[in-house]
Amino acid sequence: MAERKRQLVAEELRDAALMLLATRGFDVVTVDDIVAAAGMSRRTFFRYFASKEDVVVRFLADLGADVVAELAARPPAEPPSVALRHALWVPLAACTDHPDHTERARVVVRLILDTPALYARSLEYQIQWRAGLTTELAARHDLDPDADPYPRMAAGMAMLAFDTVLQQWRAGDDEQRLAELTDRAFAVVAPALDGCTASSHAG
Amino acid sequence: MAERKRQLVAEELRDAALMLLATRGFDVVTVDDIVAAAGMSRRTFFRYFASKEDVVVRFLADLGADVVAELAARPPAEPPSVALRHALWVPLAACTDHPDHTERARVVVRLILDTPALYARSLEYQIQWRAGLTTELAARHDLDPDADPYPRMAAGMAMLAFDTVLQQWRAGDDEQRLAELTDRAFAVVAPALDGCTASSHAG
DNA sequence: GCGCCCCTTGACACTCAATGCCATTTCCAG
DNA sequence: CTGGAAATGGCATTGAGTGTCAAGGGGCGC
Repeated sequence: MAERKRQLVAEELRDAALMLLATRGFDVVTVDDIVAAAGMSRRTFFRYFASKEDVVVRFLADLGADVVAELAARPPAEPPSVALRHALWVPLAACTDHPDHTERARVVVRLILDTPALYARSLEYQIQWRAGLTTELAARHDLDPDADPYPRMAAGMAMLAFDTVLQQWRAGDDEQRLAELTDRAFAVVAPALDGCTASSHAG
Repeated sequence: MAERKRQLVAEELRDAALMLLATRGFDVVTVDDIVAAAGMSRRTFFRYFASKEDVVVRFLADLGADVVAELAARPPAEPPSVALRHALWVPLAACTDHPDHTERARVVVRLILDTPALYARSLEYQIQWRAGLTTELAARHDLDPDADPYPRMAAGMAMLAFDTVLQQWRAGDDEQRLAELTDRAFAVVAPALDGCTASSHAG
């Protein structure tokens, strides 16, 4: 199948890029270096990835969709802090499941957090996650996302917890504590997430 | 004085850029368009601003320093939610004081929030604000910012409230409600800001 | 006034990211 | 084998950002 080959080429390009970018640094590695390592044309690279940043952070879009889908699948009676914790755990679970994925994920996380341009681009994706979570939360609690600040801020607090987990995980040693880090982060925002429901600031 | 002239040139460049970018859109306006409108050389633009984004969001760095300074000046006994609310009010107060500043500020806010590249760049500055607030909060509560998630997340929640205020203000009509929007946003995160102090998650 | 010095400016050239265009190759179907 | 669609590679172009150098312009000693 042609579709399968496309994905294969994309992975080849992505692997070569990740290898170079993580070892030498994002700014000093040019697209020419990447395509030379992958044995392809410069033009081909930009047919698979919209930009040099894209090759690193592209997968974030799919992850965001999964997060929002998970939130939508949580039982409506569940407190926001619990539902959001489970939703944000989806991308984190992919790291804990396969040990070989863990180290690769940590390399990517370090690369993103240490490169301003990549971090900015990943923030753009986080904005999309937040928008999705905001819409879903507004629907869950029957609130107007434009008038009531709660849905937007609840989504923001969840993303903040996620970001904090990654920041702590990046410098951390053992990966088993990802769940513990997540619990602790969500425990901080839980009072604001659950303590205030629609009744307290709708009027 | 030469220093005064430098600032004058920078303002000239910034005004011309803001005018073009806000009316025609960020992506379609080139640096050549800006310098042509300002009657200067292309090279001169990049002597005053590091990038096309920089001309719009440069002032955010100074604002961040003011915010952190204000937090440091708040009385230590003040609850975190109150201290942070006052700290984040500093840049907002500049808008409410002078009516002519208000409309200009709103134009810039709209431009930033509607342009992904600018929004991402402004978020990078917000990260710096957050880092400053994190350090200050950790000092106030005698916590380790690396081990305890509270300082980082409290700072993040304050920035989130700030962001929410801007989002609601952008679409809003009258500017007098900025204080009210700020109060409502901080009311959402106050339970997490004040309800949990060092004792609850230090161990 | 005159040369001197320092800073600013403008012009040119260059790298690199990113896009459009077109010829060539590949690959599958008939 | 052959027609055609998709993928590819090469080429040219735009635009951001940087380095370099020559020219201009104002303060200052002479």
